[in-house]
Amino acid sequence: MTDKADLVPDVAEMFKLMGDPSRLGILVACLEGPMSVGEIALRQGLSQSLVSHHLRLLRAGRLVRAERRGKQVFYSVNDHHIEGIVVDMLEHAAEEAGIESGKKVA
Amino acid sequence: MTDKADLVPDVAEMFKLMGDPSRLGILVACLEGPMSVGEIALRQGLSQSLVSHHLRLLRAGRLVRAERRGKQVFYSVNDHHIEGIVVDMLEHAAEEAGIESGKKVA
DNA sequence: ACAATATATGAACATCTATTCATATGATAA
DNA sequence: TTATCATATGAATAGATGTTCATATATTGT
Repeated sequence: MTDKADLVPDVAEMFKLMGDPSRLGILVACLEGPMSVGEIALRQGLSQSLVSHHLRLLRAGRLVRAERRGKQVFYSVNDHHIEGIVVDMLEHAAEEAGIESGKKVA
Repeated sequence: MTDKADLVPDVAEMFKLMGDPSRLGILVACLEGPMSVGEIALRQGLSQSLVSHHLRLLRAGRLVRAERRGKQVFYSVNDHHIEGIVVDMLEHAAEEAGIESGKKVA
């Protein structure tokens, strides 16, 4: 069994990848299923170049996977584990946003 | 119900906080229960100043909470949700490390 | 009061990183 | 082949960020 401390650098790198708003937006977009680079760029309001750069980093970190269909390349979240973590964090933020504005939580 | 996209900036900021190895190490240390600044610095092999700087950021991001006991200040992870996310990611990394080295996973 | 301990803070700096622009590569159609 | 569309890549740069050093603040003990 590996010690938690040994995993910290790797985990930090994954969190860092999710720690940029543009990149996280791209990742969240990929939650809905395979999406082309162009559509991601359009939906997120980012340049094609920037999206491609970010996708390269996300791919290198194994957070997304690429799949070619003709001219287009479709990206999707690589792992259910990652999906869960992103979704959990979104829920957490939703709760905090609710608390912040004084709403009640079930 | 709030849209996912609206939460992305806030979530990204939290992930960014966890995205630095020193800071994540501090956070993981705080998983074991309230720990003083000095002990964190000692265990993580970081300067007291650096730990304090990072704790300030973590506190600002509501990821940890501070509690004074005499001269010392003890920090602990602020939220069970956050705890779960960190633990999940550690497990994910542990699995990936296993796969990387060719081990079998139950 | 003073000394000692624990933590926090401010400034300075070197390094990293997100973004833009231009261009290259790959794939399909004619 | 050439032309067009979709994506990737390289260089350049402005701004962010982690770290160190020095110093300030807070708490306790004498």
